[in-house]
Parts: sequence; structure tokens; C-alpha cells
Amino acid sequence: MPKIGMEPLRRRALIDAAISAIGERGSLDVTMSDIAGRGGGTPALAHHYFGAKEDLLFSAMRHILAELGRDLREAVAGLSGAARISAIIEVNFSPKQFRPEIIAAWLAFYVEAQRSPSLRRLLRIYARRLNSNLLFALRPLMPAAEAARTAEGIAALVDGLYIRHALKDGAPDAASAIALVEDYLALRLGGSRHA
Amino acid sequence: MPKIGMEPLRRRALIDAAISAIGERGSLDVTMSDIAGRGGGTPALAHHYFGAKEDLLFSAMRHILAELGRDLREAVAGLSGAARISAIIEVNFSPKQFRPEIIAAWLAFYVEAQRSPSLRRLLRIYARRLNSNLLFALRPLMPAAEAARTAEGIAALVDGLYIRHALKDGAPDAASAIALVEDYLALRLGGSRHA
Amino acid sequence: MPKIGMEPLRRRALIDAAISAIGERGSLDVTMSDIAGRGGGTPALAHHYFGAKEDLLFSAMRHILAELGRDLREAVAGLSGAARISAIIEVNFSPKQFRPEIIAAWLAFYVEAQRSPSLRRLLRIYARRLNSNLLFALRPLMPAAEAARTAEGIAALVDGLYIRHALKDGAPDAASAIALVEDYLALRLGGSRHA
Amino acid sequence: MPKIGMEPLRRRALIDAAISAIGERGSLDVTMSDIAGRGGGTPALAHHYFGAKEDLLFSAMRHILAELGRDLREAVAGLSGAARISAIIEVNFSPKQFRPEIIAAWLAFYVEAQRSPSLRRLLRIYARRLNSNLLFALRPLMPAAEAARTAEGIAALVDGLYIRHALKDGAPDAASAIALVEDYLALRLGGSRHA
DNA sequence: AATGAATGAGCCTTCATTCAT
DNA sequence: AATGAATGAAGGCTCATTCAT
Repeated sequence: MPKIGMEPLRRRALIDAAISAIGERGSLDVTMSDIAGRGGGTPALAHHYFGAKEDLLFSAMRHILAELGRDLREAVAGLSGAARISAIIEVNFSPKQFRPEIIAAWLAFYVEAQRSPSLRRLLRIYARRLNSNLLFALRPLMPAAEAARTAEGIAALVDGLYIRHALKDGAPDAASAIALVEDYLALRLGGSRHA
Repeated sequence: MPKIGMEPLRRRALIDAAISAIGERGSLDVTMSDIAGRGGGTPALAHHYFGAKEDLLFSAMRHILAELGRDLREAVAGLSGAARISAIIEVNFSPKQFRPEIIAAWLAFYVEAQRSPSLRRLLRIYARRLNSNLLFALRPLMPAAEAARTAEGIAALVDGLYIRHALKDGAPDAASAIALVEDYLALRLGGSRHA
Repeated sequence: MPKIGMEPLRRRALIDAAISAIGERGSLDVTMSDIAGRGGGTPALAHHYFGAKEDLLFSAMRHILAELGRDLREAVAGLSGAARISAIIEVNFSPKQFRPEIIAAWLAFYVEAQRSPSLRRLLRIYARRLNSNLLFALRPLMPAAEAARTAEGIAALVDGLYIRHALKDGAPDAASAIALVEDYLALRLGGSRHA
Repeated sequence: MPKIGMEPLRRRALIDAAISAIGERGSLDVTMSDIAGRGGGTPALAHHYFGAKEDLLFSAMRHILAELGRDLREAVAGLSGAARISAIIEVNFSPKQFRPEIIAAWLAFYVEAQRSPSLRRLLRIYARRLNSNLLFALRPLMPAAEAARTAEGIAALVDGLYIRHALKDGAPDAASAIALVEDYLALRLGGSRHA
């Protein structure tokens, strides 16, 4: 019995289903049937709402990024300097983000982005925003050139720790991941003082 | 015109073709037809030599790792301490390894490894070997605990820089990648003195 | 033009098509394409309804057995003793069952049953039921041991006549087949009196 | 190192391999590769000696029939009347013939004969010869019409018992099979006396 | 005599997508 | 709004067969 206002609910359910399917399978080659099944619908319904598989996957990635963006905004609100950077780091490894499911989906989208211009654009926008965020907090603490390098280092470390945890069994170890990045930050801050 | 002793040549050609196809497509979902075509054969021939697609892809990954392993061994021969570590870093970003094709294949295999136990095993063996290598060189320079952490940081940075370059257009920038990791190493070495 | 409620119709059409194809070819190695074509569909449709070729073939055999079972039940209703046995014999050689198409399919399934546990189970269930039926009617007419032997003899004769008719051209000769088995029965009945 | 006079040995080895493969698989759809492997050769070699798969299979069936024919001739030599018939029956269920392997191959060839005219011809020739043999022995014992019917009954029983044993697990029970056919014969003989 | 090399043809199966209901 | 029905297209894989050596 079709109800009014079902559209956003359906879309959301399908997106969640897609992320769950991708996370579980560890790659984007999940079937529309599988996704639709998890979302309590049929493949035809998924097409009805998203047009094509590619669009659904794109929406799923956008959803993941949006969630992360929201978490980041909330976490850094009112903070500046080193505290702000620490907050950014912590969000990336928060229980909500640093889950096997999200890690796997993230990685899968990264791979797919090499082929899909729209996905690549999406990921780049996020990367740029993260970079801005880091730079904004780092600039008062060190010279511009070093700030840029530090931002790049932090981002690379975060990505590297994500990919490395994708291969490990069991729950990812957020604490040591955070410690590693914080250490890097501390060295940079300490090092710049002595430079 | 069938000739004798073709097996090693064919196998090599097919492996190269697979890497090339994967690198170009940015993912493992290439067809046997495509691979075989690039390798100058037919899909049936590829099956003849490798049994199944999975085996061919596995062999391709093993080949990439073997090449990297050989390069590493040659690079570190006779070196120790910081020089040894620098050599390891440089090899990872050498023109032969840090190519779009190899970067993309690497990433694709990383993703697939989440599903394929045999691939995961392969990648883990390599990761462990790299870790041993780094630890061996770091141990004389710092306390054991910090050496472990440093090795993990270097490895994460390398992986992170690989994945980040997968999203960039054009030729990857090896120089700045190396600089970033070397910086990290230098900080760790300097920092340990002051700790 | 897809209509609703097609499933039972399609399934039936495909099963009939399978039996027809198998009967014509004289073996189970018919293609899904052939079956689907006869059934007015595509191979994909056949998979949609049956999952896999094996399942379709299994369903076809089950259908043949179900039809035979129904015919048998109707034929023996209310009969007992020799009349019941005669009815059983006649059903096996009735125009509906003793057709080249069905004979060939039967034989093909018999062969396949050596490899397929599920098919073997199916055929065994039928064989056991036929045996029970025969025994039930024979027991009042002769000692238990001889009843068992007679049942086995009748079953073997029926199977033997089926297989022998598979090799003959033209329409199978039901009348003489029935006469042969009835003769055997008469001898057993008469013979037991003199034993 | 190719030797002179290898041809008959190779052919025989390949035929044995074919029978073994067919018997084990329970059907004719064995691969040339499998057969050749068992026979200690390559598929190309099998083609070299037999031309095509069909020819090899045909030769295998002919070999089985020839062996059976030889056994029969030896068994009936010097015998006549009921003893001759008993001998024929016993040969059919002798340890050499009534083996799972041979039973399965026999059945598989029976099925294939529906499609292959040459195989059908082969089997028919054998059937006719068996019939002649039985008739020759039966004629002195009963009227022509009944002799014909008895011969057909015996043949049907034998075939039926073969096919029924194909479905059973474990070693076939020759003793009870022989008893069943002998019983039938005895009934016919006894019955004709009282007719 | 014997085989490694190679392939064309074919089959089962999957899946995104469309369409009528 | 939602779905059962249906399919075209494509892919992995097998295998009998051929050919040069």
C-alpha cells in the first residue's frame, strides 16, 4: 500500500542498503537485486528512485561524505589551533566513521573514482575541504609551506591507516591510529619550534 | 603456428596484459577477453595457462610484489640505518613502481583482498616483510616501541600517498611524496633525541 | 507484454519443453536455450523461474513421476488382488506413459541419477512406492517371500521393456509388453498354487 | 620414444580408459582429456588413433559387446536345452560383466544409441544374436510362439535388472538376479508342460 | 609416433534495465 | 507507488579438434 511521502524514506533505505551491501562485499560490484532486497524493495523500485545503478552508488558515496562532513563541522565548532586539528583527526577515527563497513565502502569508492569522473569530483571536493580545514588550523602555528606539507602528511596518514585497516581482521584499532597521527602532528609542531 | 617452449612467454605476456588492463581500468573487473587480447591470445588460451581468471589475477599481483621485492633487495643491499630506510622509501616511489598503472593495480588488489583470502595472505606477507625491513633498520636508532611506531607510520604514509595519487590526474609526483616520508623519518629521528 | 500470474504457466511450459527436448534428443544434454525456445522464452527466463538447469531438469523428472503417480492412484482406486496388479501394469504401458518421448526421458534420467543424488533419491522414492503398491496387492495371493520376488520381477520386466523399446523405431508396442508382464504374473499366481 | 607395434596397445589402453571413465562418470559425457589421461596419453593422441571422440566411444562399446560375445560363446559351448539357457543367464550376471562400471557404461550407451544410428545398429546386432541364442535353446522345449515370448521375457528381465542395479549403491547382487531369471525360466518350462 | 600449442564454438549463468499492470 | 515479468548483452569457462614440431 503505497503511502504519500515515502520517497525520502525509500531513498534513504536504499542508500543505507547500498552502503551495507558494499561494506559487506568490500567492493562496488554488488547487484541491484541485493541492494534492493536489503532495502526492502525490488530492483525495479531502486531504478524507479535512482534511475540507474551508478546514480544510486553515487548517492551512497555522497551520503557517506555528507555524514562525515556534518560530524567534522560539529567537532571543530568553536575550536582552533592544535585542538581543532585533534578534533578533525578524532572524527576520522570515531566509532561512527572508522567502522569496517565504512572503511570498505570508502576504499571501494576510491577505486571506482579512477573510472568515474563524477565520483572523482566528489572525492576531490571532500579532500579539498579537509585540506582547507587543516590548513586553516595549522596556519597560525607554522609557516605556510610547512603547514601545507603537514596537512598533506596528516591526510596521507589518515588515508593510509584506513587502507591498512581494511586488510586487518577484527575491529579496527582507532586508538593507536589516532595516536600515530597525533604523534605526527606533535612532531611537526615541536619540530617547527626548533626549526 | 604453435612453437615449443611458449609457456613461460605466454604466461609472462598474459600477466603483463592483466596488469596493464587492470591499471587502465582501475579495477579488477576486466574481462579475460580483454586481457587475452592484449596478450596476443584468446580467452581459451588464458584459461589454458592459468586455469581461471582468479588465478591469473593472483599471479599478476604476485608478479607485482615479486618485482617490488627484488627492487627492494637490490636497493638495500649493503645499507643500514637511516640510509637503508631512505632506500626503502625511494624504491616505493621509484619510476618503475610509482606509475599510474601500478598504483591503480595495487589499489584494486587491496580492495579485492578483502574478499579473497589468498590475495589477503599475499598482501600480508609483503606487508610483514616491509615491516621487518624497516624495523631492522630502525632498531639501532631508537627504542623498540618507537621503532615499531615509526615503521607503522612510514608504511601508512606510503600507502596513503599511493591511494591519494590514484585520484590525481597526470603523472604522480614522486619527489614530494619522498620528501614527505623522509621528513617524517627525520622528525622521528630528531625527535627521539629530544624525547 | 508481461502479464501477471505468469509463473505457473511459464513453469509448466518450460517443464513440458524440457521433457520434449529431452525426449527428442534422447538425453539430458539439451541446452537451456533449446528448452527455453520451445517454451516460448529465453534462457534468462528459464533461469528466472528455475534458478539453474539442474533444477529445471529435476522439476521435469518430478513432473513425470507425479503424472505417473496420479495415473496409478486413479487406476488402482477400489481394486485389489490380481486386478489391482493388472491395473498397475496397464498404467505403465498406457498411451500417455509409454510414449517414445517419455520413455527416452525416463531412461535419460535413470542414467543421470547415477551422478545426481537428488535425482537418485527421486527415482528411489518412486521405485519404493511402486514396490509397496505391488506388494500390497500380492501379499494376499502368495507367501511373503514370493510376493517380494514377484514384485521385483514385475518391476524389472517393466523397466526392461522400457529400455528395450527405447532402441526400437516407430511407436512402442504396448499390447505385447502388457501381455508379457501379465503372463509373468499369471505364471507366478498359477505356479504358487503348485509349489 | 615411440616404438613399433604400439598401435594395438595404445588403442586398447584408450578403450579401457574410455570404459573406465564412462563407468565412473555414469554417462558418455566424459572428456577426451580425461580418457586420454587415464590411458597415459594426450587428447591429441586419442584423436590420432581414433579420429574423433564418437569413434572412440563406438569402439569402446564394440569392445564391451565383443567381450560379452566371447564369454557367451565359451559358456554355451557344448550345452543345449535348459542348461544352455542357464549358461547364457549366468554369463550376463558373471562377476566380469555384472560390474558397476560395465553396468553404467552399458546404460550410457543404451541412451546414446537413441541418437547415434551406428551405436543403435551395434546394440541391435547384439540383441538379435542374444535372441537367436535363446531361441535356439528354447525351441526344443516349447512351441515356437512361446519360445519367442520366453526369449523376449528373459532379455527384458536381464535388461531390467541391469538398469535397476544401476541405481543401487554397493556391489550388484548377482545371485538374486540370476535366481529371478532362472525362476522365470522354470515357470515357463513348467507352465508349458501343463499347458 | 607423440605432443604442446592454440582456438572456435558453444553453454550456463548473471544482471541491469525496461515495461505493463 | 510498486512490482512481477521479461530480456539483451556479456562474461567465464569447457572442450573437441587441428596443427606444427
